[in-house]
Amino acid sequence: MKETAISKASLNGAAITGTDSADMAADSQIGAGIEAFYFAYRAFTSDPDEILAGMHYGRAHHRALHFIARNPGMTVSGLLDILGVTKQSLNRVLRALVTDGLVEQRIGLQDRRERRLYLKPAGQDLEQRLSQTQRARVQAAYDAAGQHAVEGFRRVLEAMMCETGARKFSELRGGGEAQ
Amino acid sequence: MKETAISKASLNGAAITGTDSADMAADSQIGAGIEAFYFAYRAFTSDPDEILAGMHYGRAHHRALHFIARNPGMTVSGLLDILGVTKQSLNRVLRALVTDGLVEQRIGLQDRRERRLYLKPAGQDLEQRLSQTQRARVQAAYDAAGQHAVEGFRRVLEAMMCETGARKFSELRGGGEAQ
DNA sequence: TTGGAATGTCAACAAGGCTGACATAAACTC
DNA sequence: GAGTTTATGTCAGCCTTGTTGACATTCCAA
Repeated sequence: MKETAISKASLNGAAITGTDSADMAADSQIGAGIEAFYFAYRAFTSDPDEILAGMHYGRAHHRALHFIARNPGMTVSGLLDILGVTKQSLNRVLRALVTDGLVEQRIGLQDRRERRLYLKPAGQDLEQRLSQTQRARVQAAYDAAGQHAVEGFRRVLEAMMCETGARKFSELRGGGEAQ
Repeated sequence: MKETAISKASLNGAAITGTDSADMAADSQIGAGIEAFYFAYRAFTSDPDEILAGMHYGRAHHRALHFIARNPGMTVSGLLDILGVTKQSLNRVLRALVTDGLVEQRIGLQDRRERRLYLKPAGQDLEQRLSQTQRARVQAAYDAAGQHAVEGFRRVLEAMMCETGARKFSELRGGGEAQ
Protein backbone atom coordinates (compact mmCIF):
# COMPACT_ATOMS: atom_id res chain seq x y z
CA MET A 1 0.00 0.00 0.00
CA LYS A 2 1.84 3.06 -1.20
CA GLU A 3 -0.23 6.12 -0.47
CA THR A 4 1.55 9.25 -1.56
CA ALA A 5 0.58 12.63 -2.99
CA ILE A 6 -0.93 10.72 -5.89
CA SER A 7 -4.12 10.05 -4.00
CA LYS A 8 -4.68 13.62 -2.99
CA ALA A 9 -4.23 14.84 -6.53
CA SER A 10 -6.92 12.60 -7.90
CA LEU A 11 -9.40 13.59 -5.26
CA ASN A 12 -9.06 17.30 -5.86
CA GLY A 13 -8.85 17.04 -9.61
CA ALA A 14 -5.40 18.11 -10.63
CA ALA A 15 -6.62 20.02 -13.68
CA ILE A 16 -8.64 22.39 -11.54
CA THR A 17 -6.53 23.03 -8.47
CA GLY A 18 -2.84 23.73 -8.45
CA THR A 19 -0.70 21.12 -10.20
CA ASP A 20 2.87 20.08 -9.82
CA SER A 21 4.89 17.72 -11.96
CA ALA A 22 4.25 14.72 -9.70
CA ASP A 23 0.50 15.21 -9.96
CA MET A 24 0.75 15.59 -13.71
CA ALA A 25 2.68 12.35 -14.05
CA ALA A 26 0.28 10.42 -11.85
CA ASP A 27 -2.69 11.91 -13.68
CA SER A 28 -1.30 10.89 -17.01
CA GLN A 29 -0.65 7.39 -15.72
CA ILE A 30 -4.28 7.03 -14.68
CA GLY A 31 -5.50 8.35 -18.00
CA ALA A 32 -3.28 5.96 -19.91
CA GLY A 33 -4.50 3.11 -17.74
CA ILE A 34 -8.11 3.96 -18.52
CA GLU A 35 -7.53 4.01 -22.24
CA ALA A 36 -5.39 0.88 -22.16
CA PHE A 37 -8.17 -0.87 -20.27
CA TYR A 38 -10.65 0.21 -22.93
CA PHE A 39 -8.59 -0.90 -25.91
CA ALA A 40 -7.51 -4.15 -24.28
CA TYR A 41 -11.03 -5.11 -23.33
CA ARG A 42 -12.19 -4.44 -26.86
CA ALA A 43 -9.53 -6.76 -28.22
CA PHE A 44 -10.35 -9.29 -25.52
CA THR A 45 -13.98 -9.55 -26.65
CA SER A 46 -13.29 -9.27 -30.37
CA ASP A 47 -12.22 -12.87 -31.01
CA PRO A 48 -15.35 -14.56 -29.65
CA ASP A 49 -17.51 -11.84 -31.17
CA GLU A 50 -16.10 -12.67 -34.57
CA ILE A 51 -17.00 -16.33 -34.20
CA LEU A 52 -20.49 -15.48 -32.95
CA ALA A 53 -21.21 -13.04 -35.77
CA GLY A 54 -22.86 -15.10 -38.46
CA MET A 55 -24.55 -17.48 -36.07
CA HIS A 56 -27.58 -15.83 -34.55
CA TYR A 57 -25.73 -15.53 -31.25
CA GLY A 58 -24.00 -12.65 -29.51
CA ARG A 59 -21.89 -11.78 -26.52
CA ALA A 60 -24.77 -12.48 -24.16
CA HIS A 61 -24.89 -16.10 -25.30
CA HIS A 62 -21.16 -16.37 -24.82
CA ARG A 63 -21.39 -15.19 -21.23
CA ALA A 64 -24.11 -17.71 -20.44
CA LEU A 65 -22.16 -20.56 -22.04
CA HIS A 66 -19.01 -19.50 -20.21
CA PHE A 67 -20.47 -19.59 -16.74
CA ILE A 68 -22.54 -22.72 -17.30
CA ALA A 69 -19.44 -24.49 -18.60
CA ARG A 70 -17.49 -23.61 -15.48
CA ASN A 71 -20.38 -24.25 -13.11
CA PRO A 72 -22.38 -27.16 -14.46
CA GLY A 73 -25.59 -27.67 -12.54
CA MET A 74 -25.94 -24.03 -11.59
CA THR A 75 -29.46 -22.65 -11.32
CA VAL A 76 -31.04 -19.91 -13.40
CA SER A 77 -31.09 -17.54 -10.46
CA GLY A 78 -27.43 -18.29 -9.80
CA LEU A 79 -26.59 -17.28 -13.33
CA LEU A 80 -28.85 -14.26 -13.02
CA ASP A 81 -26.93 -13.17 -9.96
CA ILE A 82 -23.54 -13.50 -11.63
CA LEU A 83 -24.49 -11.76 -14.85
CA GLY A 84 -26.43 -8.96 -13.22
CA VAL A 85 -29.15 -8.73 -15.88
CA THR A 86 -32.91 -9.14 -15.67
CA LYS A 87 -34.51 -12.55 -15.93
CA GLN A 88 -36.33 -11.43 -19.08
CA SER A 89 -33.06 -10.59 -20.73
CA LEU A 90 -31.38 -13.82 -19.67
CA ASN A 91 -34.42 -15.86 -20.55
CA ARG A 92 -34.34 -14.75 -24.16
CA VAL A 93 -30.74 -15.89 -24.41
CA LEU A 94 -31.25 -19.13 -22.49
CA ARG A 95 -34.34 -20.08 -24.48
CA ALA A 96 -32.37 -19.83 -27.72
CA LEU A 97 -29.57 -21.99 -26.32
CA VAL A 98 -32.02 -24.60 -25.04
CA THR A 99 -34.13 -24.82 -28.20
CA ASP A 100 -30.96 -25.05 -30.29
CA GLY A 101 -29.79 -27.96 -28.16
CA LEU A 102 -26.72 -26.30 -26.65
CA VAL A 103 -27.97 -26.16 -23.07
CA GLU A 104 -30.03 -28.60 -21.05
CA GLN A 105 -32.29 -27.70 -18.15
CA ARG A 106 -32.82 -30.43 -15.58
CA ILE A 107 -35.35 -30.07 -12.82
CA GLY A 108 -33.72 -29.92 -9.41
CA LEU A 109 -33.78 -33.07 -7.30
CA GLN A 110 -34.04 -31.43 -3.90
CA ASP A 111 -36.06 -28.44 -5.08
CA ARG A 112 -38.15 -29.19 -8.12
CA ARG A 113 -38.71 -25.50 -8.85
CA GLU A 114 -35.08 -25.06 -9.84
CA ARG A 115 -33.76 -25.57 -13.34
CA ARG A 116 -30.20 -26.85 -13.20
CA LEU A 117 -28.21 -25.81 -16.25
CA TYR A 118 -25.82 -28.06 -18.16
CA LEU A 119 -24.06 -27.82 -21.52
CA LYS A 120 -24.95 -30.46 -24.06
CA PRO A 121 -22.18 -31.66 -26.41
CA ALA A 122 -22.98 -29.00 -29.02
CA GLY A 123 -22.82 -26.36 -26.31
CA GLN A 124 -19.51 -27.66 -25.07
CA ASP A 125 -18.12 -27.55 -28.59
CA LEU A 126 -19.10 -23.93 -29.14
CA GLU A 127 -17.95 -22.91 -25.69
CA GLN A 128 -14.59 -24.54 -26.31
CA ARG A 129 -14.21 -22.74 -29.62
CA LEU A 130 -15.04 -19.38 -28.05
CA SER A 131 -12.91 -20.00 -25.02
CA GLN A 132 -9.96 -21.16 -27.05
CA THR A 133 -9.43 -17.88 -28.93
CA GLN A 134 -9.86 -15.85 -25.79
CA ARG A 135 -7.49 -18.00 -23.79
CA ALA A 136 -4.95 -17.87 -26.59
CA ARG A 137 -4.97 -14.08 -26.53
CA VAL A 138 -4.66 -13.92 -22.76
CA GLN A 139 -1.94 -16.55 -22.81
CA ALA A 140 -0.01 -14.62 -25.45
CA ALA A 141 -0.29 -11.44 -23.41
CA TYR A 142 0.84 -13.30 -20.28
CA ASP A 143 3.83 -14.75 -22.14
CA ALA A 144 4.78 -11.36 -23.55
CA ALA A 145 4.41 -9.52 -20.24
CA GLY A 146 5.99 -12.13 -17.99
CA GLN A 147 4.82 -13.93 -14.86
CA HIS A 148 5.68 -10.96 -12.70
CA ALA A 149 3.43 -8.63 -14.67
CA VAL A 150 0.63 -11.19 -14.60
CA GLU A 151 0.57 -11.07 -10.82
CA GLY A 152 0.29 -7.29 -10.91
CA PHE A 153 -2.41 -7.47 -13.53
CA ARG A 154 -4.49 -9.76 -11.36
CA ARG A 155 -3.92 -7.68 -8.26
CA VAL A 156 -5.12 -4.48 -9.92
CA LEU A 157 -8.16 -6.19 -11.46
CA GLU A 158 -9.25 -7.64 -8.15
CA ALA A 159 -8.82 -4.28 -6.46
CA MET A 160 -10.92 -2.62 -9.13
CA MET A 161 -14.01 -4.82 -8.73
CA CYS A 162 -16.82 -3.58 -6.57
CA GLU A 163 -17.46 -5.65 -3.45
CA THR A 164 -20.37 -7.56 -4.93
CA GLY A 165 -18.36 -8.39 -8.04
CA ALA A 166 -15.41 -9.49 -5.95
CA ARG A 167 -17.68 -11.70 -3.87
CA LYS A 168 -19.06 -13.41 -6.98
CA PHE A 169 -15.56 -13.77 -8.36
CA SER A 170 -14.15 -15.46 -5.28
CA GLU A 171 -17.20 -17.68 -4.91
CA LEU A 172 -16.75 -18.88 -8.47
CA ARG A 173 -13.07 -19.46 -7.92
CA GLY A 174 -13.58 -21.11 -4.58
CA GLY A 175 -15.57 -24.01 -5.94
CA GLY A 176 -18.85 -24.43 -7.78
CA GLU A 177 -21.67 -26.21 -6.01
CA ALA A 178 -23.27 -28.80 -8.26
CA GLN A 179 -26.11 -31.12 -7.41
CA MET B 1 9.54 -13.66 -21.81
CA LYS B 2 8.99 -16.87 -19.93
CA GLU B 3 7.80 -19.50 -22.34
CA THR B 4 7.34 -22.80 -20.56
CA ALA B 5 4.98 -25.75 -20.78
CA ILE B 6 2.20 -23.25 -20.12
CA SER B 7 2.00 -22.18 -23.75
CA LYS B 8 1.78 -25.71 -25.10
CA ALA B 9 -1.04 -26.58 -22.76
CA SER B 10 -3.24 -23.76 -23.93
CA LEU B 11 -2.69 -24.57 -27.59
CA ASN B 12 -3.75 -28.17 -27.26
CA GLY B 13 -6.62 -27.54 -24.90
CA ALA B 14 -5.73 -29.11 -21.59
CA ALA B 15 -9.27 -30.37 -21.00
CA ILE B 16 -9.17 -32.56 -24.09
CA THR B 17 -5.68 -33.98 -24.23
CA GLY B 18 -3.74 -35.35 -21.31
CA THR B 19 -3.27 -32.99 -18.41
CA ASP B 20 -0.72 -32.69 -15.69
CA SER B 21 -0.78 -30.55 -12.60
CA ALA B 22 1.30 -27.76 -14.18
CA ASP B 23 -1.12 -27.48 -17.08
CA MET B 24 -4.05 -27.44 -14.71
CA ALA B 25 -2.55 -24.64 -12.66
CA ALA B 26 -1.77 -22.54 -15.73
CA ASP B 27 -5.19 -23.21 -17.18
CA SER B 28 -6.87 -22.13 -14.00
CA GLN B 29 -4.78 -18.96 -13.92
CA ILE B 30 -5.91 -18.03 -17.41
CA GLY B 31 -9.53 -18.75 -16.55
CA ALA B 32 -9.34 -16.67 -13.42
CA GLY B 33 -7.75 -13.85 -15.40
CA ILE B 34 -10.58 -13.91 -17.92
CA GLU B 35 -13.23 -13.72 -15.24
CA ALA B 36 -11.35 -11.08 -13.28
CA PHE B 37 -11.09 -9.02 -16.45
CA TYR B 38 -14.84 -9.33 -16.98
CA PHE B 39 -15.84 -8.35 -13.45
CA ALA B 40 -13.31 -5.55 -13.23
CA TYR B 41 -14.36 -4.04 -16.53
CA ARG B 42 -17.97 -4.14 -15.46
CA ALA B 43 -17.12 -2.24 -12.28
CA PHE B 44 -14.95 0.15 -14.29
CA THR B 45 -17.87 1.21 -16.50
CA SER B 46 -20.52 1.14 -13.79
CA ASP B 47 -19.73 4.53 -12.21
CA PRO B 48 -20.11 6.65 -15.35
CA ASP B 49 -23.08 4.56 -16.45
CA GLU B 50 -24.83 5.41 -13.23
CA ILE B 51 -24.36 9.13 -13.81
CA LEU B 52 -25.49 8.85 -17.42
CA ALA B 53 -28.62 6.89 -16.57
CA GLY B 54 -31.31 9.49 -16.09
CA MET B 55 -29.90 11.92 -18.63
CA HIS B 56 -30.74 10.79 -22.14
CA TYR B 57 -27.12 9.78 -22.66
CA GLY B 58 -25.30 6.46 -22.62
CA ARG B 59 -21.87 4.91 -22.75
CA ALA B 60 -21.46 5.91 -26.38
CA HIS B 61 -21.75 9.58 -25.43
CA HIS B 62 -19.20 9.08 -22.68
CA ARG B 63 -16.69 7.61 -25.12
CA ALA B 64 -17.11 10.52 -27.50
CA LEU B 65 -16.73 13.08 -24.71
CA HIS B 66 -13.69 11.26 -23.37
CA PHE B 67 -11.70 11.29 -26.59
CA ILE B 68 -12.72 14.81 -27.59
CA ALA B 69 -11.68 16.05 -24.17
CA ARG B 70 -8.24 14.52 -24.52
CA ASN B 71 -7.82 15.48 -28.18
CA PRO B 72 -9.49 18.83 -28.68
CA GLY B 73 -9.65 19.75 -32.34
CA MET B 74 -9.79 16.16 -33.55
CA THR B 75 -11.84 15.48 -36.65
CA VAL B 76 -14.92 13.30 -36.99
CA SER B 77 -13.05 10.70 -39.01
CA GLY B 78 -10.31 10.66 -36.39
CA LEU B 79 -12.88 9.87 -33.73
CA LEU B 80 -14.49 7.33 -36.04
CA ASP B 81 -11.16 5.59 -36.41
CA ILE B 82 -10.54 5.42 -32.67
CA LEU B 83 -13.99 4.22 -31.71
CA GLY B 84 -14.34 1.74 -34.53
CA VAL B 85 -18.04 2.27 -35.16
CA THR B 86 -19.92 3.38 -38.26
CA LYS B 87 -20.32 7.05 -39.04
CA GLN B 88 -24.09 6.67 -38.79
CA SER B 89 -23.77 5.37 -35.28
CA LEU B 90 -21.34 8.07 -34.22
CA ASN B 91 -23.33 10.77 -35.94
CA ARG B 92 -26.41 10.05 -33.89
CA VAL B 93 -24.38 10.45 -30.71
CA LEU B 94 -22.50 13.50 -31.90
CA ARG B 95 -25.66 15.24 -33.09
CA ALA B 96 -27.19 14.91 -29.63
CA LEU B 97 -24.09 16.34 -28.00
CA VAL B 98 -23.93 19.25 -30.45
CA THR B 99 -27.60 20.19 -30.25
CA ASP B 100 -27.44 20.00 -26.45
CA GLY B 101 -24.52 22.40 -26.45
CA LEU B 102 -21.88 20.03 -25.06
CA VAL B 103 -19.76 19.79 -28.20
CA GLU B 104 -18.81 22.36 -30.79
CA GLN B 105 -17.93 21.63 -34.41
CA ARG B 106 -15.64 24.14 -36.09
CA ILE B 107 -14.97 23.96 -39.78
CA GLY B 108 -11.33 23.17 -40.52
CA LEU B 109 -9.10 26.06 -41.50
CA GLN B 110 -6.85 24.18 -43.91
CA ASP B 111 -9.48 21.73 -45.10
CA ARG B 112 -12.96 23.15 -44.89
CA ARG B 113 -14.57 19.69 -45.23
CA GLU B 114 -13.36 18.71 -41.79
CA ARG B 115 -15.31 19.31 -38.61
CA ARG B 116 -12.95 19.89 -35.72
CA LEU B 117 -14.47 18.80 -32.43
CA TYR B 118 -14.22 20.72 -29.15
CA LEU B 119 -15.97 20.50 -25.80
CA LYS B 120 -18.02 23.49 -24.74
CA PRO B 121 -18.09 24.34 -21.02
CA ALA B 122 -21.16 22.17 -20.38
CA GLY B 123 -19.41 19.30 -22.14
CA GLN B 124 -16.29 19.80 -20.07
CA ASP B 125 -18.36 19.77 -16.91
CA LEU B 126 -20.05 16.49 -17.71
CA GLU B 127 -16.83 14.92 -18.93
CA GLN B 128 -15.11 15.92 -15.70
CA ARG B 129 -17.88 14.40 -13.63
CA LEU B 130 -17.74 11.14 -15.56
CA SER B 131 -13.98 11.04 -15.58
CA GLN B 132 -13.72 11.79 -11.90
CA THR B 133 -15.53 8.68 -10.68
CA GLN B 134 -13.66 6.47 -13.09
CA ARG B 135 -10.29 7.92 -12.16
CA ALA B 136 -11.12 7.57 -8.49
CA ARG B 137 -11.82 3.86 -8.92
CA VAL B 138 -8.64 3.29 -10.90
CA GLN B 139 -6.63 5.34 -8.43
CA ALA B 140 -8.02 3.34 -5.51
CA ALA B 141 -7.14 0.09 -7.25
CA TYR B 142 -3.64 1.38 -8.00
CA ASP B 143 -3.16 2.40 -4.38
CA ALA B 144 -4.39 -0.95 -3.12
CA ALA B 145 -2.30 -2.98 -5.55
CA GLY B 146 0.89 -0.93 -5.37
CA GLN B 147 3.08 0.72 -7.97
CA HIS B 148 4.74 -2.54 -8.86
CA ALA B 149 1.44 -4.21 -9.72
CA VAL B 150 0.40 -1.18 -11.76
CA GLU B 151 3.36 -1.65 -14.06
CA GLY B 152 2.42 -5.29 -14.58
CA PHE B 153 -1.19 -4.33 -15.19
CA ARG B 154 -0.19 -1.93 -17.92
CA ARG B 155 2.21 -4.37 -19.49
CA VAL B 156 -0.41 -7.10 -19.78
CA LEU B 157 -3.03 -4.70 -21.13
CA GLU B 158 -0.75 -3.40 -23.84
CA ALA B 159 0.22 -6.93 -24.81
CA MET B 160 -3.42 -7.89 -25.07
CA MET B 161 -4.45 -5.19 -27.56
CA CYS B 162 -4.54 -6.07 -31.22
CA GLU B 163 -2.02 -4.21 -33.39
CA THR B 164 -4.50 -1.65 -34.65
CA GLY B 165 -5.67 -0.92 -31.11
CA ALA B 166 -2.11 -0.62 -29.89
CA ARG B 167 -1.32 1.79 -32.73
CA LYS B 168 -4.25 4.01 -31.82
CA PHE B 169 -3.32 3.83 -28.17
CA SER B 170 0.26 4.90 -28.70
CA GLU B 171 -0.75 7.63 -31.14
CA LEU B 172 -3.12 9.04 -28.54
CA ARG B 173 -0.50 8.83 -25.86
CA GLY B 174 2.23 10.20 -28.09
CA GLY B 175 0.57 13.55 -28.51
CA GLY B 176 -2.65 14.75 -30.08
CA GLU B 177 -2.47 16.84 -33.21
CA ALA B 178 -4.63 19.93 -32.92
CA GLN B 179 -5.12 22.64 -35.46
C1' DT C 1 -13.31 19.64 -64.53
C1' DT C 2 -13.65 15.53 -62.53
C1' DG C 3 -12.74 12.05 -59.01
C1' DG C 4 -12.44 11.14 -54.42
C1' DA C 5 -12.47 12.49 -49.52
C1' DA C 6 -15.04 14.23 -45.35
C1' DT C 7 -19.27 14.67 -43.70
C1' DG C 8 -24.31 14.44 -42.87
C1' DT C 9 -28.68 12.19 -43.13
C1' DC C 10 -32.73 9.11 -44.02
C1' DA C 11 -34.67 4.54 -43.48
C1' DA C 12 -34.75 0.09 -41.74
C1' DC C 13 -33.19 -3.49 -38.92
C1' DA C 14 -31.07 -6.43 -34.95
C1' DA C 15 -29.06 -7.38 -30.45
C1' DG C 16 -29.55 -6.91 -25.94
C1' DG C 17 -30.47 -4.15 -22.19
C1' DC C 18 -34.79 -2.42 -19.43
C1' DT C 19 -39.80 -2.19 -17.00
C1' DG C 20 -44.31 -3.94 -15.88
C1' DA C 21 -47.61 -7.38 -15.59
C1' DC C 22 -49.07 -11.89 -15.19
C1' DA C 23 -48.89 -17.26 -14.86
C1' DT C 24 -47.41 -21.59 -12.88
C1' DA C 25 -45.51 -24.87 -9.96
C1' DA C 26 -43.34 -26.07 -5.91
C1' DA C 27 -41.89 -25.21 -1.35
C1' DC C 28 -42.65 -23.39 2.97
C1' DT C 29 -45.42 -21.77 7.00
C1' DC C 30 -48.97 -21.31 10.04
C1' DG D 1 -55.21 -27.34 4.32
C1' DA D 2 -54.89 -22.44 3.15
C1' DG D 3 -52.04 -18.85 2.21
C1' DT D 4 -47.46 -16.97 1.19
C1' DT D 5 -43.13 -16.98 -0.86
C1' DT D 6 -39.73 -18.57 -4.22
C1' DA D 7 -38.05 -19.96 -8.83
C1' DT D 8 -39.04 -19.63 -13.22
C1' DG D 9 -41.20 -18.44 -17.65
C1' DT D 10 -43.48 -15.28 -20.80
C1' DC D 11 -45.81 -11.39 -23.25
C1' DA D 12 -45.62 -6.65 -24.66
C1' DG D 13 -43.28 -2.57 -25.27
C1' DC D 14 -39.47 0.67 -24.88
C1' DC D 15 -34.45 2.40 -25.28
C1' DT D 16 -29.60 2.53 -26.72
C1' DT D 17 -26.35 1.43 -29.80
C1' DG D 18 -24.70 -1.10 -33.18
C1' DT D 19 -25.41 -2.46 -38.37
C1' DT D 20 -26.27 -1.78 -43.90
C1' DG D 21 -27.57 0.75 -47.94
C1' DA D 22 -28.46 4.79 -50.43
C1' DC D 23 -27.90 9.43 -51.41
C1' DA D 24 -26.50 14.63 -50.99
C1' DT D 25 -23.16 18.21 -50.13
C1' DT D 26 -18.95 20.39 -49.94
C1' DC D 27 -14.45 20.81 -51.05
C1' DC D 28 -9.53 19.39 -52.14
C1' DA D 29 -6.45 17.91 -55.67
C1' DA D 30 -4.82 16.18 -59.93
